[in-house]
Parts: sequence; C-alpha cells; structure tokens
Amino acid sequence: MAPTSTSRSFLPCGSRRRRLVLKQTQQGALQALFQQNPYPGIATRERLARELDIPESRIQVWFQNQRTRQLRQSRLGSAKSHREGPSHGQEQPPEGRRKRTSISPSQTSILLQAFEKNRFPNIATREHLARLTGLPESRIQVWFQNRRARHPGQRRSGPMKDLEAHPKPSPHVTVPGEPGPLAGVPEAGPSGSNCTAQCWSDGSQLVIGTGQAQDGAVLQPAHAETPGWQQQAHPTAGLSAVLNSQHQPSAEASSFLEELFSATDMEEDTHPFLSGRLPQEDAPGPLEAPLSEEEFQALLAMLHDSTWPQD
DNA sequence: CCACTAACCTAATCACACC
DNA sequence: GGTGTGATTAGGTTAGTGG
Repeated sequence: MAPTSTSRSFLPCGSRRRRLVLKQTQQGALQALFQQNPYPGIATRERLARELDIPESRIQVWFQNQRTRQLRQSRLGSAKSHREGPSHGQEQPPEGRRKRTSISPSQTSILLQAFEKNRFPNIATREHLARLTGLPESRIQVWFQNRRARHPGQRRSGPMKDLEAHPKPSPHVTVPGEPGPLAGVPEAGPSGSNCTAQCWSDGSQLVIGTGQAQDGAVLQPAHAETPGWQQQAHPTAGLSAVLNSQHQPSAEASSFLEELFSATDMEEDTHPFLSGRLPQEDAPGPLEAPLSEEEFQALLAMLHDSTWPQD
C-alpha cells in the first residue's frame, strides 16, 4: 500500500459523511456490547441501532474500528498471548449476516452508470443513488467497493475522461489503465480552497456557487443512513419484494443523472453543504414523482447519448 | 498542536444464488 | 463445480473533534 503521497488531499469538503460524535451513553453501550461480542450480527446491530439511535451502518463501522483498535492495542501491549483472527474465543456462534440484498437490473443499471462516471462517489452522491435505487446508502457503498475490486479498469466507453476524472487517487491499487495517484486532477488544494459555496435549500433546489467544471456536480447534502424503508435487513421482510415495489425511477433520478452525466470530469463531488448541521438522521423519504420504467430507461439512454458522444 | 477516532479505503474471503 | 456478486473481515489511511 503506497502511502498515498498524493492522497485525497483534494478531498473536498463534504465528501465524507458527517462525522458522528457519539454520546457517552452510546459509547458505553457499544463498549459493553463489544466486550460480550465483538462480532455482532445484523440482528444485534439493528437492535443497537434502534436503541441507540445510530444508523446500523455506523454501528458496523464502529465495531470494525473498535476491533482494529483493540487488536492494535493488545499487540502493542503484549505482543503475545493474544490470538488473532475473528474467532476471538467467543462461545456464541456467529450471528447471522445481513440478508443478501438483491439488486434489480434497473437498480444495477443506475449504479453502473454512476460507477462509470465516478468510481468513488462521495456521501452525497451515494445518498442520491440510494434515493434513486431505493437501496440503503450503506449497500451502495458496499456495491461500489465490490465493483471497484472486481472491475478495476473497467471502462466501457469513457476512455480518458474516466481516467482524468478519477476522483481520488486510490490509496493503493493501481490497475493497468488506471491513472494512478495523480491523474492530473486539478485539485483544489486541501483546505477547501476551492470549495466555493453553494446553498442547499432543503427542498430540491440548490444553487451552485462558482464551480469549476470539475466540481460541477451538484449534490444534495449528505443525510445519513436511510432508516425508514431500510427494514430490509429484517429477516422476515421480503427484501426483494420491497425493493421491486419500491424502486421507482423518479424525477429526482433524472435530475441527478443529469448532474452526474453533465459533470464530465465530475470526479469526486466537491460540494460541501456548508450551512451548519444537517439533520442528524434523515431518511431519504419516499421516492417521488415516479416515472415509468420505460420512461426512465429512455431518459437514461438520452442522458447517456448526450454525454458520451465519443462512443 | 496533537491524540483520538469516525469514515473511508483495499484485499481477501465467506456466503449464497444461479447455471 | 464454476461463476457472479453481496457481505464481512483485517488492516491501513484520511480527516474531524476535542483536549
């Protein structure tokens, strides 16, 4: 792993999820549970999520980080006597995993389009995709991770562009055909030198500040996880059914894809949603203004054509 | 300024569905 | 059994928070 000299120094403000600050009580509860079981299954994580009012994906991340911390600690302390590996000597059988999410062809299509434009979507983009697809943001994130891992250089039609647009020099991997850490991205400098403001008015309207082409993508603020419909993980819930019935390409889809596709070198979306705090947990809300599948596909095709002329 | 840690990443692997 | 892909893991890096 290269030390990422170039790193994501250009990571714009707002490219990450808002950092969660855990309360004492939340910390305590998590710690307590961690002692009992450092590898909680989906059911436990969901329960914790409800009880602590923290998105399940954040709980998952917290446990990941916590395990890392503890391993590191125990290694530093007593370089021995600590078994590594997930088994951790817990007697309880491993809890169930999250139910496999089934992603429909139309959802996949949306994700693929986004992927081809930007392999490293930031939180706002992921949230948007979550809305468009009806999938939880955390699943979108995982989808992109898997996709990047399995289709490193995959570039169906955007030759160079894609490369130059590479949002963020990947920390390590350099794939054949991959731009490598630099990619000549006109980065704006680390300290948000370039983060020209735009406002986000909670509705659906946003005003972009003087963005440059690269930052042209317009994005919504990052709302954290997506609770409501996200009951998907519930063992009893028929996820696919929910998804299929829920996923309806909406007007929102078109506007987002428009943004997505118009930002030719879009790369990492550099739009902060400055204005203070965002509502802590904001469900994406139901998809609105549905389009028919055909309309949506037509729209996609149209957008595709208009933005990938060279293919 | 600096330590801590949430968020994010890759790489490897497991798990499951489908052929 | 092979393939594709979602889920999870370890472990590393980045960047926000708070002392």
